[in-house]
Amino acid sequence: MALARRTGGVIVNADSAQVYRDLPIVSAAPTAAEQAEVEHRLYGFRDGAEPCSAADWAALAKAEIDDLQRAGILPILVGGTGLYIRTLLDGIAPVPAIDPAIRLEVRSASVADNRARLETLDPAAAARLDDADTTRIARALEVVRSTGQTLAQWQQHLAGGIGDQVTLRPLILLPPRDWLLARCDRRFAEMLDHGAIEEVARLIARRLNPALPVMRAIGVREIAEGGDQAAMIARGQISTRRYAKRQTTWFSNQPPRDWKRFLAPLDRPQAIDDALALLAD
RNA sequence: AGGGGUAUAGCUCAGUUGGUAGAGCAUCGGUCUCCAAAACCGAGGGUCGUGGGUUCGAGUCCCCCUGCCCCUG
Repeated sequence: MALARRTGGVIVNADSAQVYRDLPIVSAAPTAAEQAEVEHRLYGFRDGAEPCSAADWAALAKAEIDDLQRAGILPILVGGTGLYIRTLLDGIAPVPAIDPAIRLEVRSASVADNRARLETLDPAAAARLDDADTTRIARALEVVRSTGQTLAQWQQHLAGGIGDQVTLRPLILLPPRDWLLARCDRRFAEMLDHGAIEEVARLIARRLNPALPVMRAIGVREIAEGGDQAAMIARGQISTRRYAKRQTTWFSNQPPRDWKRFLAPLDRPQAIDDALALLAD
């Protein structure tokens, strides 16, 4: 926000949960007031019934970035979905859309069955993946079945990345764990005061497929399981903390070494200047 | 006050007829090529409430004390 204010830039969302319009509160999307102050794009634009993939998001983000740059405006990507950002910058294997019938069949089968099937269709992937890795086994299987080529074959070429066409000023925020976790705890508790329970109730009432990404956003299950508020908060806080840890791991190790890391707490007035100084180097 | 029960990892609990302790969750570390706020992998951690006793050997049997729970008054 502060950065956008200083530069006249526009914020572009890079968070996989904040794309859904069903979850403004639970996904901690920017508030109406914040969005009124600085222009935000790609927030809350997608219906929860329609899953957004990394490639979907990357294509949309690319269009927004083009648009802004043509207008001479600085796009500021903000968000914690590492895979989305990687897809945007490095591109991704151009696997065609999966046959919906095959996708549905694969997604509703058990991991064990999918794995057995993968063993014959793509033994290399079956050997590489962990037996219990539902997500990747399903992905590998739907790709071979739908396209006739294995995922590894597709992945020999990446397409669509814009990393070499833009001047990137990356800044990874890695504040101290204690500070971060205390903030996560507070944030989840506050969500309930801001209507998270009602928001989740509305989503549940839609009776969407529980496997959909919206349904798996942190806070949905934790609140839908019921009990008193203390129980919801306790569950939500644990999930949020676990997520924060995974993000720390990703952003500590996955991005290129030369991306700048900002390690201090972010709530001090000095923080924005320190961050800008880091970016200016 | 009397009777009964219980006390094992941060939490909830397993521990067969006594052979120096396990699980789930949490925590910590890691993986990550289109549902990624997902999915998965690994590691550390306990003087078994305290003090005695029996025994070659006790989380496991006996006694005292302490804490907690239930019942009776």
